[in-house]
Amino acid sequence: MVVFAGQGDARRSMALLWRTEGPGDARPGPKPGLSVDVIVDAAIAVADAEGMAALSMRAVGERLGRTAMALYTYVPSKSELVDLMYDRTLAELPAGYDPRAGWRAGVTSWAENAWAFYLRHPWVLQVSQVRPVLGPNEYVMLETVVGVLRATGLEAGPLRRVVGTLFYFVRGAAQTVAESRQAAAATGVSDEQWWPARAALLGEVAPDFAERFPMVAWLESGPASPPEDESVPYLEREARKTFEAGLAVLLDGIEATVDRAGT
Amino acid sequence: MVVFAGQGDARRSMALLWRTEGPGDARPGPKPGLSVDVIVDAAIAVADAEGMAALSMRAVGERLGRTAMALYTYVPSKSELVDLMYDRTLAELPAGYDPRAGWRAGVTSWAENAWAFYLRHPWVLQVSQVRPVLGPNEYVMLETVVGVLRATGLEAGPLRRVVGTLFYFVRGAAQTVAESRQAAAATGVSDEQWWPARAALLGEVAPDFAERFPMVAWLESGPASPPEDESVPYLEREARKTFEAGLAVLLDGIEATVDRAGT
DNA sequence: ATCGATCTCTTTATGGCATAAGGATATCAG
DNA sequence: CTGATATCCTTATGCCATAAAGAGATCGAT
Repeated sequence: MVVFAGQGDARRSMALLWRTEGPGDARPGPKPGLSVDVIVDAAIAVADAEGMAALSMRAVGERLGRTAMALYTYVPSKSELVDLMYDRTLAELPAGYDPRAGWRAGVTSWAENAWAFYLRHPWVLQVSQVRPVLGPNEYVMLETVVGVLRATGLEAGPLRRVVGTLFYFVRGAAQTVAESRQAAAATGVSDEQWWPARAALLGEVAPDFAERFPMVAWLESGPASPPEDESVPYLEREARKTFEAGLAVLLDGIEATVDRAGT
Repeated sequence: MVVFAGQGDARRSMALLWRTEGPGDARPGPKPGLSVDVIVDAAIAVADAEGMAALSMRAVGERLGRTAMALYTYVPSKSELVDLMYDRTLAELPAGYDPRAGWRAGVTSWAENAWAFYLRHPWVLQVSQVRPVLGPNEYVMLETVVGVLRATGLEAGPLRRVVGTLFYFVRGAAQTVAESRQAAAATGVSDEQWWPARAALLGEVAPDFAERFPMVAWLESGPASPPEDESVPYLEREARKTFEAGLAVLLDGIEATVDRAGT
């Protein structure tokens, strides 16, 4: 499920995000028992605990002792609620990186922080990036990356593309781990159990596997990374290694681009 | 919506994928009016035309003049149907690349083909990559990439990570365009209409934008790539540029990794 | 020729979802 | 106290996957 942002009334949505709210004067009607803030908090709690698929208006309402429909007084629709969740959560990301450490160190720290962030809130990976939410914290995040990468001396156009590439990579890498955990939680079958079972079936169904796919067989023959921490499941260890190695590849590539541009 | 694969009976699922099917002898009961193949084809047609969100058992059945429940005679569940769609579609990807052209050219062609493939079948990007389907064509695809990259001389472990990184990147880049088109189709608002409208709202709600986010302001000041083809919308042009530039960065990075390993 | 087994396909729930519509009630300004 | 307005609820609509059960077709065995 890819969740799209900003389907509803754009003006109302932006006002909620940027908190340019109306008067708040005393007005007729019962006192509000809830607020946008507590609803967004409850929704984030639901999504963190049970994933985006379990985020329903009913589930959020239940957590607040209300029905699903009560939320519509505060929030125009689920789409806007997701926007608000997204921008609120983004505020967690650290914003300042020491420019004296150089852009390589800066990008590395930023990527590590983003990785950890996405794994803390895996549902964020399911919020679509096109037609962005355009909330304040999304811009803070962008401001931060660009601030770090500005030191490369790249022009605005090329830098935009480097930033995009970094996002593709970090999101993809984090998504692997997030989906692995989600699959394990949803099915009750860990990767450690799932893979050998499937490998056995594969052997039954394609006994000539090694001859048909020699490259794949060779690729999988390579030693798995040794478990530094036994408690981390196999797939997560591999994904973490891929994240580290891929980031190094990207940084080398950016350096090559910078060198070329500098000449 | 991320769709997970292989939730059902694993043995049945693998048998369907690898076509190690039962007898087919004359058996009692009415002649089957459908087949797994025509169901998978119809499902792919639905997903191609209207996206993963519109892929319902009812929609597929309707296309075949049946009810949703009729499909369950052939396919254990929607999850297995998606597995079959995925592996069938993957067969479209070209498999052979000229080794004499070198791995850089090979990877570039492969990435171009994958990019075009994902844009032809954007719903494929919503099939989860962990707990893979393990169908034959998925392995053909992997065999192909590894065949191209083997020429780098990298060991199996590091090569696995390079392959993973490439996939993250290509999928992410393609997803941007896919989601952009999906958003435009779903809302009836093109990016060309959406962005200026939102930018105006942003100006209302955050009049001090340029001071608050100087880096972002600078980043967006850079010239957009000139439209080589007027018919391609702005965001797609940018995404395409990001794909090309990011791929170049990745290739440079891989080259640096190879050089280091060779020493 | 007929019977029982088996298979295809349908109809009808069940329990989920977002949200439109309408109504009960609380709280304000006047 | 009245009328306006706001909160929150119940109910209904139309989606979704799929469980359950039954109608009818078609076979092998008799």
